[in-house]
Amino acid sequence: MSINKLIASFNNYLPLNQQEQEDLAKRVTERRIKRRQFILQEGDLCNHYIFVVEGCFKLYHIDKKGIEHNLQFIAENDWIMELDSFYSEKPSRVYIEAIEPSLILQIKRPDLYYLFTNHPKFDRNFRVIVENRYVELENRVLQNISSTAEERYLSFLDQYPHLSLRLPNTQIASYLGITPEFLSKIRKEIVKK
Amino acid sequence: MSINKLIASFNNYLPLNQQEQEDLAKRVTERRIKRRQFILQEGDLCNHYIFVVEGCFKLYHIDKKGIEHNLQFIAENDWIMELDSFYSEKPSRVYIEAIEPSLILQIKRPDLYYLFTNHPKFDRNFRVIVENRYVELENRVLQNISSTAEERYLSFLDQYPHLSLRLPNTQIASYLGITPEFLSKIRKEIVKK
DNA sequence: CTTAACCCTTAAACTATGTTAAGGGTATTT
DNA sequence: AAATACCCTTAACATAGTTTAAGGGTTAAG
Repeated sequence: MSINKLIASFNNYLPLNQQEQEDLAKRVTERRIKRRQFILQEGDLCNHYIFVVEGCFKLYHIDKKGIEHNLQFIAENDWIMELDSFYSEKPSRVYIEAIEPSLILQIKRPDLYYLFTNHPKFDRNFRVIVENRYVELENRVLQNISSTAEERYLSFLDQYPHLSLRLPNTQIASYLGITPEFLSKIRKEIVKK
Repeated sequence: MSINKLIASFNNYLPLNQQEQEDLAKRVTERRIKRRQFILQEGDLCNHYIFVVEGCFKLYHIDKKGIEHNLQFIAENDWIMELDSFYSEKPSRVYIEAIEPSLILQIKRPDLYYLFTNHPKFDRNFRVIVENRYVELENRVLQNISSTAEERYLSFLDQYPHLSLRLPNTQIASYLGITPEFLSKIRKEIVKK
């Protein structure tokens, strides 16, 4: 069952006891999501913390010119949320969309607050989840800052070999911050070598 | 006294009770830092969470070409740390350097862990600190992704009016991800309008 | 089975930003 | 007070990445 996958994932941090597991299970809802279905749109409030049981999502922003920028891909065993919207309860500036048929578990804001208040271990565990997410984002910024598009592409292939097969190049280009045409040029260069 | 500034800053989150305040005060060390002094260098381990009482720091990365990239400026009432190094206990890839004479309070890793374990409220408060930091970083990424250098400069001036006066343009350019020469060109364009 | 939607590549012209080099101005340091 | 280090600007030239446009291939939808 999918809840077991969630409980297992907490073992990476502080494992949950019986009581905590039950309280968590009671507050989690399972949902099937179709390809291209949104679980958050710009302007909406992010009301859930979401755990991906299977499938894959992209989190992206659309700029004034209408160009999509992929900020993150989120696949199995990882968490999705838009923190700014979730905690400040203000409209999201990003979209979260399934790029494959997916299965998720979601926790509503008041339910998460219930868990925080009644089991401090969740404060701890969600602190660690956010810390990890922060480190990932910081690494991405460091990467972008100090590499060319080609280097970023190569290290994307290296770091996410599974994703690079599952995603079209347009999506990868958007993640790398370049146009698909330029990615094409880069790929040609790489083959030459 | 500077510890009061720290305690006051927790009132933005969950206020501390008497016992928590005392336990915190016992585990905090005050340090004066000179201009240009490092509190963290690449390759070192980040062993402290640091609260800035007064002054200002820059957190930056040096790339293969030897170019400095400012990731953050941190001023009064804010926290500095290199999360990846602090929690994973691996060498830092960034430098943290005072750009003004400063006064800080630092907490050692084991002391922070003591506070986490004995007062769950610290788990909560530091969860919120990291969440805020994450949101800031995400905003920066969104900005960088969808604006020109000129737009980024204008919104930097807007968002950090105090910093823009305290910092030389070379530092601002490094934060914006452009060369000082190009910033110069931008400033000229802006004056023209 | 056919059409439409999407995806990938190429190439030429273009633009934002970087590089190099030089001159003059202000702070720090000696 | 002189010397050094740092900072800001300008301008000519270089380059990484974008834009536009076009052709062909593949997948999804009617």
